[in-house]
Amino acid sequence: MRADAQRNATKLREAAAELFGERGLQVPLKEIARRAGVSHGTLYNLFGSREALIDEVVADLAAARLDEAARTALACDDPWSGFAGYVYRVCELQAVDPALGDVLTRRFPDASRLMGVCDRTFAAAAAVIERAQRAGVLRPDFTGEDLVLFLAAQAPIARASAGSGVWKRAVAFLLDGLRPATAHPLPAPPPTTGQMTRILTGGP
Amino acid sequence: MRADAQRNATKLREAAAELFGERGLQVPLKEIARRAGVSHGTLYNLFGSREALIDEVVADLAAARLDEAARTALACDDPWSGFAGYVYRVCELQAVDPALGDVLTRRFPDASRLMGVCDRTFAAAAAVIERAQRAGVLRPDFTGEDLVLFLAAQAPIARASAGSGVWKRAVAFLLDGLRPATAHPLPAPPPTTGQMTRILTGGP
DNA sequence: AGCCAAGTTGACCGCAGGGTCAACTTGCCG
DNA sequence: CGGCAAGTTGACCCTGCGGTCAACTTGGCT
Repeated sequence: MRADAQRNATKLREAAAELFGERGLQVPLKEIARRAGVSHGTLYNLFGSREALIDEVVADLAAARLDEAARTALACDDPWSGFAGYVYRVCELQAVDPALGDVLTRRFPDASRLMGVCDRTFAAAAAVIERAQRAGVLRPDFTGEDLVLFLAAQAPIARASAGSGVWKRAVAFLLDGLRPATAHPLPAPPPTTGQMTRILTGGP
Repeated sequence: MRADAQRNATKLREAAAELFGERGLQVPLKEIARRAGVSHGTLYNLFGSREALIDEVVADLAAARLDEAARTALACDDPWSGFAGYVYRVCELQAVDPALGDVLTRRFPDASRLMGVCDRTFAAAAAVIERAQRAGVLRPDFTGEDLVLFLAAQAPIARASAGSGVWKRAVAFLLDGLRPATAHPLPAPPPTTGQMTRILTGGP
C-alpha cells in the first residue's frame, strides 16, 4: 500500500470514528469522506463497504468497552451490584456513543467482527445475569434476551438524553422490577434468541 | 367538491388508513396513492400534505382508542389495576397499529389535531397515574413523562413482537418496579415536559 | 529523471422520496 | 348537448443515498 493511501485510510478511519460516535453507524459514507477531506470514491476503494469500515473502526473499541463492563460486573463482589452496574454502564455507553447502540441491534449483519462482539457481549450479559440469579438476588425469569431487548429499546432515549441522564430513571425502574421479592408471574414466555433477533432487526 | 373528487378522497383515506396501520405514519405518500389507484398528484391536490392526511385519517381513530383506554382505566375500581391495565392497553394498541406508536412520539408537529390527541392522552395518563399514587399503590416518584418515554421506547418492540406478545414482558418488569414497596431512590430528577419532547423528537 | 502501477477524483448511474404543474379529461349545469 | 370549471394525470424537478468507473495524478522504484 502506498504512503498516500495509508494516510487517506487513516484520515477516513478518524473521520468515521468521529461521525459514527456522533450520529451512529448509519451516517452517509459520503459525509465521512467529506469530513476526511477525500473523495468518496477513495473510501469505496480503500474499504469497499460500510460494514468493512465499521469492522475496522468500531469493532475493537466497542469490544474493549463492552468487555470491560462485563469484567467489572463479574469482578464485583455483590452479584446484584455487579448486574445493576452492568446495566447502567451499558446504557451509559450507548448514551455517550451512538455507535455502541447500533452494535447490539444487529443491524449490520455483514460486519462480521462486530457480530462477534455482539455475540460475546450477549454471552457476557447472560453470565452476569446468571450469577445474580444463582445468588438469589435477581428474579429467575429474567433472561439475556429480555436484557438485550431492554437495552435496544432504551438506546434512542439514552442517546437523546445523554446530557440530562433521564435514561437512568428507566434503568432504575427496571431494576426495581427485577428483584425476586417483587416479582409477579410474567404474562408471556421468554423470547427465543431467534425471536429477539427478528424483533431487533425488524425483519421477518 | 365534485363527485369524482369525493370518491377519490374516500379511496385515498381508506388506502392511507390501511398503510398507516400496517407501516406507520411515515409511509411514502406515493405508495398510498398507488394503493388507492389514483395519481399521487391527486393526493397532493386533495390533501396538500402528509400532516393533513394524518389529521383526517388517524386523529379520530387514535383519539377514540386512546380515550377509551383512559376511560376504562379510570373506571376500574382498583387504581392499580386501572393503571396497569392502561399501560398494557396502550402498548397493545401500539403493537396492533403502528400508527398509534407514532402519535405519542410527536414526530408530526404539524398535524394539529393529532397533537391535540397527544396532549389529551398525556393528560389522561397523568390522571391515571395520579389516582394510583393517591391510593398509595404506585410509587410517587413516577411521572407522566416517565410513562410516555417508556411507551415511546417500547413502541418499536411492541410493533415487531405483536404476534408473540414479548412486549408484555417489558411491561410486566416495569410494573413490578413501580410498586411503592419495592421503590428505591431514583438516580436522576424527573424530566420536564420540554425535555421529554426533545428526547422524543430527537431534536435539540 | 522517467516511467508505470497504484491511487485518486468527480462525474455519472440507479433508486427512492417529496413536491409542482401544464396539459389533458370529465363531471355537471344551463 | 355543449362548454367550462373542476379535477386528474404523469412527466418533471429537486434532494440525497449507495455505488461505479474512465480519466487523471502521483508515489516511488529503477
